[in-house]
Amino acid sequence: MVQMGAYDQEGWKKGPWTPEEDRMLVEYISQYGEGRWSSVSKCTGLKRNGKSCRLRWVNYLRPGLKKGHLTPQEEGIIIELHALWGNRWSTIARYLPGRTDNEIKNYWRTHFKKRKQENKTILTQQQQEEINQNKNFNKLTSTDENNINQETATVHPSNENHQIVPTIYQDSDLWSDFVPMDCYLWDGLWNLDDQDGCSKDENRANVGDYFQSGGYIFH
DNA sequence: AACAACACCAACCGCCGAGGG
DNA sequence: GCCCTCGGCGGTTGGTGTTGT
Repeated sequence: MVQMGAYDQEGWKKGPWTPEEDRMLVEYISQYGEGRWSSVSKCTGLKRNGKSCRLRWVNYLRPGLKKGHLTPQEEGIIIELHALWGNRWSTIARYLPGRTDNEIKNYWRTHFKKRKQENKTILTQQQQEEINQNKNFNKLTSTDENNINQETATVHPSNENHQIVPTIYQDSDLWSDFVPMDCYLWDGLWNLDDQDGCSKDENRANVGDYFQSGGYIFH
């Protein structure tokens, strides 16, 4: 972490933001709107580069951001969407209103990635063969130490029906509680009508169909 | 109480694609 | 077509708080 008040070679301030800097940035955006980040320093005198301003706004100052721990529903969405898309955090974040890609990324790293690494060593022979057969095979294994014994969600690209096959959730009060068989919850949790977002991402365009078509199978 | 290990998360870095000149 | 700038994204870093010994 850069020391408070440090400046880089180009004169941009780095390190933690002060309340006064936040206020200046919010004031600028309320006046000019989002975007034109490189103009922030010119208009406000803020010694922050455009990237830093954008990041601060998107991850911390933007209205509607949720603070605090992710809910079990949100955890579940992250797990499934990561199984679908991998580390496409910004895409995943679009389905979690109020959560940022940075937050999701951090959450994933601290809660799941380590366990994924650990579980790599205990893949079954069949699982290993599947991986070897298809380099694009995405595998996710995670364990929530509080109440999930083990979770595994797999998505195979060769599956023409785009079926997702989450395994388990036994003895869990997370998924078994929040993901009903008929997927009625998805309409509430997911903004499946986000056509604007979907139009920019060919994979995302399938998600609504994905879950609504009943291609969701629990073991 | 002191120290170590771990978890969390704000912020930075580097890369890439889009758009304009 | 090339170059430059800007915005967006994913990966990484490191300070701080929490928990364990």
